[in-house]
Amino acid sequence: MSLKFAILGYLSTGPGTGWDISRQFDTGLGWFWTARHSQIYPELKRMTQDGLVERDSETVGEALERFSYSITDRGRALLAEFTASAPVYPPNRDAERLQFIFADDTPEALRAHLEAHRERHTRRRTQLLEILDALRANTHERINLRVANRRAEGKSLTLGLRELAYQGELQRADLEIEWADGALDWLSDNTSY
Amino acid sequence: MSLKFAILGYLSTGPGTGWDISRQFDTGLGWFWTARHSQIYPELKRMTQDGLVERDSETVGEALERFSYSITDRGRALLAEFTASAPVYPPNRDAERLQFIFADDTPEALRAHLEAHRERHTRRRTQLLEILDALRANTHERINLRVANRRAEGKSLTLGLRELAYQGELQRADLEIEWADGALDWLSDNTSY
DNA sequence: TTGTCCATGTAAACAGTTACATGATTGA
DNA sequence: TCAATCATGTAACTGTTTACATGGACAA
Repeated sequence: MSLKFAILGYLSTGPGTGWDISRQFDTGLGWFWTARHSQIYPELKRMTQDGLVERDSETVGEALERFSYSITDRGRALLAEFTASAPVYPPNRDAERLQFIFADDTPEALRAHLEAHRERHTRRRTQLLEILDALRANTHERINLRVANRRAEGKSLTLGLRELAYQGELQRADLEIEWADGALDWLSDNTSY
Repeated sequence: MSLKFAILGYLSTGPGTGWDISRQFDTGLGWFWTARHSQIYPELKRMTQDGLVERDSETVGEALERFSYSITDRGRALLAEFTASAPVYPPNRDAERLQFIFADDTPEALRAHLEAHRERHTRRRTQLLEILDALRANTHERINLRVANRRAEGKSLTLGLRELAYQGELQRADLEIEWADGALDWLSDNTSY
């Protein structure tokens, strides 16, 4: 359901191809939503049929046909409806925690498990710091485009929301690192492993 | 994929029915994994065929047939394989953040959005504190059963892992509340909304 | 000319949700 | 006897992943 809104959100900044959306899901936007190209192309087709986006084709080089999508007024309205609606929270599903709580029968694996947790979030942390730097230095192209399309008052809001969102991800990463450290300490103090 | 392991984990504490598993997903275990009964019953059937669990029936009252499942050695081995394996992280998908970053076109909704976020995690926080209390007071039945089935050295590990896991959830809730507070402050300082 | 990236699709399988369907037990 | 809870299933649909399939553009 939200894939549609991720795409609408992306296109609300400016037109783009299915490929662009796919790229974006691997980088900036990908912190909040992702999808494979195999899901994107059929979705864009459906959205075109529903009048949420418009597709026009351009030819690159000799023969490569490329389809660029732009958001329509209907799409913009639906996106506004989404952003203004009450958040809906997904069910709790955390396979990693499941591994953790049932690891009392395989305690040898616990330390490696927690170190993997720590490393993952340390990596995320580094990546997030880079994004935040780019955001503050105004070198994040797509966001600059979005900011440019807004009038003076809206500019700081666009940037502020992004910064808050990435900041939130950063805090989450920091928390996970601290949690893993605490758990590793506890392990050292309480088991022979 | 992980539903199987959530069920195996549950049954590794002691036998239970599909209904029991469903109940558990609404309470304790539900913080880490959930599923509807429509997914549980077919999964139990498959797991029985795969020899991971064993089913036997008992009759309650006059006519109600109830099926109790117990984990097999094969099931236990597969669970151990799971808990000892490296964690696999799901793709980032956070519809709420999507609402947030694209709300620069519907700023009137932002305050309500952040307050909903705050309330959700405040509610979660309260529930988690109750669970942690029960854990420390040893009134959490299912976990007591699990602890009881372990030898002296394992007992503190079982309890410790649970406590760390719920503690982690609590920290996550606290973080979200702080984040929302910070974002609300920022909003007050930086926009007319 | 070769490798990397750009670019667009489809099909089958798997995971999860919603809705449909039924009925017994227990306690107030 | 009524309501809440216990109890087990199936069917249709939606969302997501993996694999299959194809080919052009561009730079070294």
